[in-house]
Amino acid sequence: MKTEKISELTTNRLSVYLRCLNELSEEGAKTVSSGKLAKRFHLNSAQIRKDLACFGEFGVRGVGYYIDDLREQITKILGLDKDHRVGIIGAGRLGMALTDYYGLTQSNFEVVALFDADKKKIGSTIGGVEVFDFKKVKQVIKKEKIDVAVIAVPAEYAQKVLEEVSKAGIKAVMNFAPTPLQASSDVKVKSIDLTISLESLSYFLAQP
Amino acid sequence: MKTEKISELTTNRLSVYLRCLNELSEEGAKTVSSGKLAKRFHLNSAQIRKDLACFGEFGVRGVGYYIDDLREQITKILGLDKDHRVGIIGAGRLGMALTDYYGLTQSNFEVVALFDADKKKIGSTIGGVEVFDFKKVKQVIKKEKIDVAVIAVPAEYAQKVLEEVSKAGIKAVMNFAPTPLQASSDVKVKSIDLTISLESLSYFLAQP
DNA sequence: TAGACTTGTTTCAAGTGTGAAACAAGATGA
DNA sequence: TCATCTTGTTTCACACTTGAAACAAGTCTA
Repeated sequence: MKTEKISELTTNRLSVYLRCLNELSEEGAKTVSSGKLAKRFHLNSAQIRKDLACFGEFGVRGVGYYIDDLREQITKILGLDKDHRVGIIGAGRLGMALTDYYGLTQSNFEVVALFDADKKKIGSTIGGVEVFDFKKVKQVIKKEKIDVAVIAVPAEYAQKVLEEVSKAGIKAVMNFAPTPLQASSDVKVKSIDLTISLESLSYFLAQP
Repeated sequence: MKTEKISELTTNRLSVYLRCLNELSEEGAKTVSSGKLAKRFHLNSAQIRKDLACFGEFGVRGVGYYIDDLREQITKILGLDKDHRVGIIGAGRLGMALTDYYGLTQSNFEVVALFDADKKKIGSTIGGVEVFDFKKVKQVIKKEKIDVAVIAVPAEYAQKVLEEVSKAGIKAVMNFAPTPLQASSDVKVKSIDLTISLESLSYFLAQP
């Protein structure tokens, strides 16, 4: 097993491998080699072996990988065996949509609170999730044991929101506001910028 | 002006620059240098100049860039001066959320149709947008002049959907299904994988 | 036992992106 | 005029990722 630092690209691929293994498992397969996995899902066999070798020796020489065992290992590596409680900041259109979406997606993430500064929204419930006053974000995070924050506020408030939830002890943040955020090194911020993606399509369509 | 091929990373940065310029313009500034832009928004001045130089000579030596002029140029480069008509395939939770979200986001993208295979959904309207039978996707795309497709169906149907809309002449696709897609080279597919992003956060939280 | 597989590991070449440095040419202001 | 600024452009070093190749060690099958 290698002990170098693990690239985020590697863990992203682990997610992909896990999906592939789930598909194979549903088909009843018991083992799979890196070569077959690569061929079937358009991956690279050497990369698969390298990625997995970062975390341990999961395969058997001459055989390949036992699918159910490897699924379990990757699930554990990615922390998908532990539950997380999510708070979404911003009960606007996007925040509500995400609440709805995450709410029914079966995963280890559960949305347990919404936050907004708009008094008209505070106190209401959306998809069974209560909207709290953002001023109380710190105490609600503590009380509800929230460990993941989703930022769904306009760009100009996003940095401030990040700082507030960081103060409340949040270490993992998903940011949908179209702006880069500055976080301290112990807080992981994952940004999804729908605007940039759309504008990228727009650029492509504008090419002659 | 350079004539090399333009990296997608470059056009993504153009989107960022445009936002920065909008912010400066609102503050009443007339010109800005690459150095000041970089300092203010945590960018790299050399990169800014290189990126812009890919598309023309927009700056004035000794002065910098005229903000409104540059905004207009970037808007044109990214094709944000042309309108696009969007069809969303999959009227499930995510598709509905996206319809709602895009619907009120002021941009040059307008959602004009939803598609689904579920007879119970076909014919209804969501946020003022009608749900059509996916079997009629080709003719509706033609009739409504749709040029952008958004895939919001379960992973196992995504590839099939991509092939159908490609046959109908769509050249730009935004994919939210958690699976990689194989497209012909003249079709641009931009994938946003929320699952991988979440699992990446999960991995981070699982680290000791 | 012999041959066919496959993993885990190392090494290497190629491609890509980044950031710094340098500099001529043009613009501005004192 | 002269000093100062900034762009557009080139060059370079560095880092990262990918994909290929090679090989010893271990496993399976005939």
